[in-house]
Amino acid sequence: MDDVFRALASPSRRRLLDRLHSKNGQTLNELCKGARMTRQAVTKHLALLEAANLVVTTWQGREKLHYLNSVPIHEIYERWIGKYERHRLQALSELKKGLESKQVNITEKRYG
Amino acid sequence: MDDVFRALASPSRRRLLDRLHSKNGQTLNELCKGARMTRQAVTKHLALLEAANLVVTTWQGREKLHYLNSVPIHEIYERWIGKYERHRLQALSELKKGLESKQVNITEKRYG
DNA sequence: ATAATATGCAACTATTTAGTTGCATGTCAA
DNA sequence: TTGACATGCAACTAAATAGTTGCATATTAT
Repeated sequence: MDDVFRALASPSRRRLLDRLHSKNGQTLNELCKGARMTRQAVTKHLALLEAANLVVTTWQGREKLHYLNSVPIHEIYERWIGKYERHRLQALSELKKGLESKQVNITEKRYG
Repeated sequence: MDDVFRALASPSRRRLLDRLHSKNGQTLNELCKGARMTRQAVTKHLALLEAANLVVTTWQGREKLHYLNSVPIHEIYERWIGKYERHRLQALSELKKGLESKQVNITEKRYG
Protein backbone atom coordinates (compact mmCIF):
# COMPACT_ATOMS: atom_id res chain seq x y z
CA MET A 1 0.00 0.00 0.00
CA ASP A 2 2.90 2.27 0.74
CA ASP A 3 4.13 1.83 -2.82
CA VAL A 4 0.80 2.98 -4.17
CA PHE A 5 0.98 6.37 -2.50
CA ARG A 6 4.60 6.86 -3.41
CA ALA A 7 3.78 6.00 -6.99
CA LEU A 8 0.87 8.42 -7.11
CA ALA A 9 2.93 11.22 -5.62
CA SER A 10 4.55 12.28 -8.87
CA PRO A 11 2.65 14.33 -11.49
CA SER A 12 4.58 12.58 -14.25
CA ARG A 13 3.36 9.21 -13.09
CA ARG A 14 -0.21 10.44 -12.70
CA ARG A 15 -0.08 11.69 -16.26
CA LEU A 16 0.99 8.21 -17.35
CA LEU A 17 -1.98 6.72 -15.53
CA ASP A 18 -4.25 9.23 -17.20
CA ARG A 19 -2.94 8.21 -20.58
CA LEU A 20 -3.49 4.54 -19.83
CA HIS A 21 -6.96 5.36 -18.58
CA SER A 22 -7.82 6.96 -21.90
CA LYS A 23 -6.10 4.22 -23.90
CA ASN A 24 -5.16 0.98 -22.25
CA GLY A 25 -2.40 -1.40 -23.33
CA GLN A 26 0.17 1.07 -24.68
CA THR A 27 3.84 0.28 -25.29
CA LEU A 28 6.68 2.12 -23.62
CA ASN A 29 7.46 4.02 -26.79
CA GLU A 30 3.85 5.07 -27.20
CA LEU A 31 3.84 6.41 -23.66
CA CYS A 32 7.08 8.28 -24.29
CA LYS A 33 5.58 10.33 -27.08
CA GLY A 34 4.40 13.62 -25.67
CA ALA A 35 6.16 13.06 -22.36
CA ARG A 36 8.71 15.78 -21.72
CA MET A 37 11.46 13.49 -20.52
CA THR A 38 13.73 10.77 -21.79
CA ARG A 39 12.57 7.24 -22.39
CA GLN A 40 14.71 6.11 -19.48
CA ALA A 41 12.86 8.42 -17.13
CA VAL A 42 9.51 7.07 -18.31
CA THR A 43 10.79 3.53 -17.79
CA LYS A 44 11.62 4.33 -14.19
CA HIS A 45 8.19 5.81 -13.57
CA LEU A 46 6.47 2.81 -15.09
CA ALA A 47 8.60 0.50 -12.95
CA LEU A 48 7.35 2.26 -9.83
CA LEU A 49 3.74 2.11 -11.02
CA GLU A 50 4.17 -1.58 -11.73
CA ALA A 51 5.73 -2.22 -8.32
CA ALA A 52 2.68 -0.54 -6.81
CA ASN A 53 0.44 -2.81 -8.88
CA LEU A 54 -1.18 0.25 -10.43
CA VAL A 55 0.06 -0.89 -13.81
CA VAL A 56 0.23 -4.44 -15.11
CA THR A 57 2.36 -5.44 -18.11
CA THR A 58 2.72 -8.17 -20.69
CA TRP A 59 5.41 -8.76 -23.26
CA GLN A 60 4.52 -9.10 -26.88
CA GLY A 61 7.66 -9.81 -28.87
CA ARG A 62 10.00 -6.94 -28.21
CA GLU A 63 7.20 -4.66 -27.05
CA LYS A 64 5.96 -4.26 -23.49
CA LEU A 65 2.28 -3.48 -23.13
CA HIS A 66 1.03 -1.49 -20.11
CA TYR A 67 -2.41 -1.73 -18.53
CA LEU A 68 -4.02 0.28 -15.76
CA ASN A 69 -5.14 -1.62 -12.67
CA SER A 70 -7.68 0.25 -10.57
CA VAL A 71 -7.84 -2.06 -7.57
CA PRO A 72 -5.30 -0.14 -5.44
CA ILE A 73 -7.17 3.10 -6.09
CA HIS A 74 -10.28 1.49 -4.78
CA GLU A 75 -8.42 0.45 -1.66
CA ILE A 76 -7.38 4.02 -0.99
CA TYR A 77 -10.99 5.00 -1.24
CA GLU A 78 -12.06 2.42 1.28
CA ARG A 79 -9.38 3.40 3.74
CA TRP A 80 -10.72 6.82 4.60
CA ILE A 81 -14.29 6.86 3.43
CA GLY A 82 -16.89 5.29 5.63
CA LYS A 83 -19.43 2.93 4.13
CA TYR A 84 -22.27 5.38 4.50
CA GLU A 85 -20.30 8.44 3.53
CA ARG A 86 -19.92 7.06 0.01
CA HIS A 87 -23.46 7.68 -1.09
CA ARG A 88 -23.33 11.24 0.15
CA LEU A 89 -20.06 11.93 -1.70
CA GLN A 90 -21.32 10.30 -4.86
CA ALA A 91 -24.46 12.42 -4.80
CA LEU A 92 -22.41 15.54 -4.14
CA SER A 93 -20.10 14.80 -7.01
CA GLU A 94 -22.95 14.27 -9.41
CA LEU A 95 -24.66 17.43 -8.28
CA LYS A 96 -21.43 19.28 -8.92
CA LYS A 97 -21.09 17.86 -12.40
CA GLY A 98 -24.67 18.78 -13.16
CA LEU A 99 -24.17 22.35 -12.06
CA GLU A 100 -20.89 22.67 -13.94
CA SER A 101 -22.58 21.62 -17.13
CA LYS A 102 -24.86 24.61 -16.59
CA GLN A 103 -21.81 26.88 -16.39
CA VAL A 104 -22.15 27.53 -12.69
CA ASN A 105 -18.85 27.73 -10.87
CA ILE A 106 -18.36 26.01 -7.55
CA THR A 107 -15.01 26.03 -5.81
CA GLU A 108 -13.53 22.99 -4.12
CA LYS A 109 -13.52 24.63 -0.74
CA ARG A 110 -17.27 24.79 -0.48
CA TYR A 111 -17.64 21.13 0.25
CA GLY A 112 -16.75 20.89 3.91
CA MET B 1 -5.43 18.26 -6.81
CA ASP B 2 -1.67 18.13 -7.03
CA ASP B 3 -1.47 19.05 -3.36
CA VAL B 4 -3.64 16.09 -2.46
CA PHE B 5 -1.26 13.53 -3.90
CA ARG B 6 1.78 15.22 -2.46
CA ALA B 7 0.08 15.27 0.92
CA LEU B 8 -0.82 11.60 0.74
CA ALA B 9 2.69 10.62 -0.31
CA SER B 10 4.12 10.56 3.21
CA PRO B 11 3.42 7.67 5.60
CA SER B 12 3.52 10.09 8.55
CA ARG B 13 0.74 12.15 7.02
CA ARG B 14 -1.32 9.08 6.20
CA ARG B 15 -1.01 7.99 9.81
CA LEU B 16 -2.34 11.37 10.85
CA LEU B 17 -5.32 10.92 8.54
CA ASP B 18 -5.90 7.48 10.02
CA ARG B 19 -5.95 8.93 13.49
CA LEU B 20 -8.42 11.61 12.48
CA HIS B 21 -10.52 8.96 10.80
CA SER B 22 -10.76 7.02 14.03
CA LYS B 23 -11.28 10.16 16.12
CA ASN B 24 -12.18 13.41 14.46
CA GLY B 25 -11.56 16.90 15.81
CA GLN B 26 -8.26 16.35 17.62
CA THR B 27 -5.89 19.11 18.71
CA LEU B 28 -2.28 19.35 17.56
CA ASN B 29 -1.02 18.12 20.91
CA GLU B 30 -3.35 15.16 20.86
CA LEU B 31 -2.06 14.22 17.42
CA CYS B 32 1.54 14.56 18.60
CA LYS B 33 1.14 11.91 21.26
CA GLY B 34 2.34 8.61 19.86
CA ALA B 35 3.91 10.25 16.82
CA ARG B 36 7.63 9.56 16.69
CA MET B 37 8.64 13.08 15.76
CA THR B 38 8.69 16.56 17.21
CA ARG B 39 5.60 18.71 17.44
CA GLN B 40 7.07 21.00 14.82
CA ALA B 41 7.28 18.16 12.35
CA VAL B 42 3.65 17.24 12.98
CA THR B 43 2.67 20.88 12.48
CA LYS B 44 4.31 20.87 9.07
CA HIS B 45 2.53 17.71 8.04
CA LEU B 46 -0.82 19.06 9.15
CA ALA B 47 -0.15 22.26 7.22
CA LEU B 48 0.33 20.24 4.04
CA LEU B 49 -2.81 18.22 4.71
CA GLU B 50 -4.73 21.40 5.28
CA ALA B 51 -3.38 22.99 2.10
CA ALA B 52 -4.61 19.92 0.25
CA ASN B 53 -8.01 20.35 1.88
CA LEU B 54 -7.73 16.85 3.31
CA VAL B 55 -7.91 18.36 6.77
CA VAL B 56 -10.04 21.26 7.90
CA THR B 57 -9.37 23.18 11.12
CA THR B 58 -11.06 25.48 13.57
CA TRP B 59 -9.60 27.42 16.46
CA GLN B 60 -11.03 27.03 19.92
CA GLY B 61 -9.23 29.35 22.28
CA ARG B 62 -5.56 28.44 22.08
CA GLU B 63 -6.34 25.00 20.67
CA LYS B 64 -6.57 24.10 17.02
CA LEU B 65 -9.00 21.33 16.16
CA HIS B 66 -8.41 19.12 13.12
CA TYR B 67 -11.05 17.38 11.03
CA LEU B 68 -10.75 14.91 8.17
CA ASN B 69 -12.32 15.93 4.85
CA SER B 70 -12.94 13.03 2.51
CA VAL B 71 -13.98 14.94 -0.60
CA PRO B 72 -10.52 14.98 -2.22
CA ILE B 73 -10.19 11.21 -1.70
CA HIS B 74 -13.41 10.75 -3.53
CA GLU B 75 -12.09 12.83 -6.40
CA ILE B 76 -9.06 10.59 -6.74
CA TYR B 77 -11.40 7.66 -6.96
CA GLU B 78 -13.40 9.25 -9.73
CA ARG B 79 -10.32 10.15 -11.72
CA TRP B 80 -9.25 6.63 -12.60
CA ILE B 81 -12.25 4.47 -11.97
CA GLY B 82 -14.93 4.31 -14.61
CA LYS B 83 -18.55 4.65 -13.61
CA TYR B 84 -19.33 1.01 -14.28
CA GLU B 85 -16.09 -0.35 -12.90
CA ARG B 86 -17.11 0.82 -9.45
CA HIS B 87 -19.71 -1.81 -8.82
CA ARG B 88 -17.33 -4.55 -9.87
CA LEU B 89 -14.60 -3.27 -7.53
CA GLN B 90 -17.02 -2.86 -4.67
CA ALA B 91 -18.24 -6.41 -5.10
CA LEU B 92 -14.68 -7.69 -5.31
CA SER B 93 -13.69 -5.86 -2.16
CA GLU B 94 -16.63 -7.23 -0.23
CA LEU B 95 -15.95 -10.73 -1.46
CA LYS B 96 -12.38 -10.35 -0.26
CA LYS B 97 -13.47 -9.17 3.18
CA GLY B 98 -15.87 -12.07 3.41
CA LEU B 99 -13.18 -14.58 2.57
CA GLU B 100 -10.67 -13.01 4.91
CA SER B 101 -13.08 -13.33 7.77
CA LYS B 102 -13.00 -17.06 7.02
CA GLN B 103 -9.20 -17.07 7.38
CA VAL B 104 -8.55 -17.63 3.68
CA ASN B 105 -5.56 -15.76 2.35
CA ILE B 106 -5.72 -13.93 -0.97
CA THR B 107 -2.80 -11.88 -2.25
CA GLU B 108 -3.22 -8.46 -3.80
CA LYS B 109 -1.78 -9.58 -7.10
CA ARG B 110 -4.63 -11.87 -7.93
CA TYR B 111 -6.98 -9.11 -8.83
CA GLY B 112 -5.97 -8.16 -12.34
C1' DA C 1 0.87 39.37 37.09
C1' DT C 2 3.11 35.25 36.17
C1' DA C 3 3.79 30.54 35.00
C1' DA C 4 2.33 26.91 32.20
C1' DT C 5 0.28 25.48 28.03
C1' DA C 6 -0.69 25.43 22.90
C1' DT C 7 0.86 26.75 18.88
C1' DG C 8 3.69 29.25 15.04
C1' DC C 9 7.85 30.50 12.33
C1' DA C 10 12.72 29.99 10.51
C1' DA C 11 17.28 28.06 9.65
C1' DC C 12 19.70 24.00 9.02
C1' DT C 13 20.93 18.87 7.66
C1' DA C 14 20.43 14.35 5.76
C1' DT C 15 17.96 11.68 2.67
C1' DT C 16 15.13 10.80 -1.21
C1' DT C 17 13.66 11.63 -5.79
C1' DA C 18 13.37 13.11 -10.73
C1' DG C 19 15.71 13.40 -14.50
C1' DT C 20 19.93 13.04 -17.25
C1' DT C 21 23.69 10.54 -20.20
C1' DG C 22 25.89 6.40 -21.79
C1' DC C 23 26.02 1.69 -22.86
C1' DA C 24 24.06 -3.23 -23.21
C1' DT C 25 20.64 -6.70 -24.72
C1' DG C 26 17.12 -8.81 -27.31
C1' DT C 27 13.79 -8.93 -31.40
C1' DC C 28 12.19 -7.98 -35.98
C1' DA C 29 12.63 -7.10 -41.02
C1' DA C 30 15.22 -6.72 -45.39
C1' DT D 1 23.03 -11.70 -41.11
C1' DT D 2 23.08 -7.13 -40.58
C1' DG D 3 20.79 -2.80 -39.39
C1' DA D 4 17.03 -0.70 -37.09
C1' DC D 5 13.99 -0.77 -33.38
C1' DA D 6 12.28 -1.57 -28.39
C1' DT D 7 13.70 -1.94 -24.11
C1' DG D 8 16.87 -2.56 -19.85
C1' DC D 9 20.55 -1.24 -16.53
C1' DA D 10 23.86 1.94 -14.01
C1' DA D 11 26.22 6.15 -12.58
C1' DC D 12 25.64 10.80 -11.88
C1' DT D 13 23.46 15.62 -10.65
C1' DA D 14 20.09 18.84 -9.08
C1' DA D 15 16.11 19.60 -6.57
C1' DA D 16 12.65 18.42 -3.12
C1' DT D 17 11.43 16.51 1.45
C1' DA D 18 11.34 14.97 6.31
C1' DG D 19 12.92 15.89 10.34
C1' DT D 20 15.66 18.55 13.68
C1' DT D 21 16.75 22.64 17.00
C1' DG D 22 15.83 27.19 18.67
C1' DC D 23 13.05 31.03 19.54
C1' DA D 24 8.51 33.81 19.38
C1' DT D 25 3.53 34.59 20.33
C1' DA D 26 -0.90 33.98 22.28
C1' DT D 27 -4.18 31.93 25.67
C1' DT D 28 -5.44 29.87 30.04
C1' DA D 29 -5.06 29.07 35.07
C1' DT D 30 -3.25 30.25 39.65
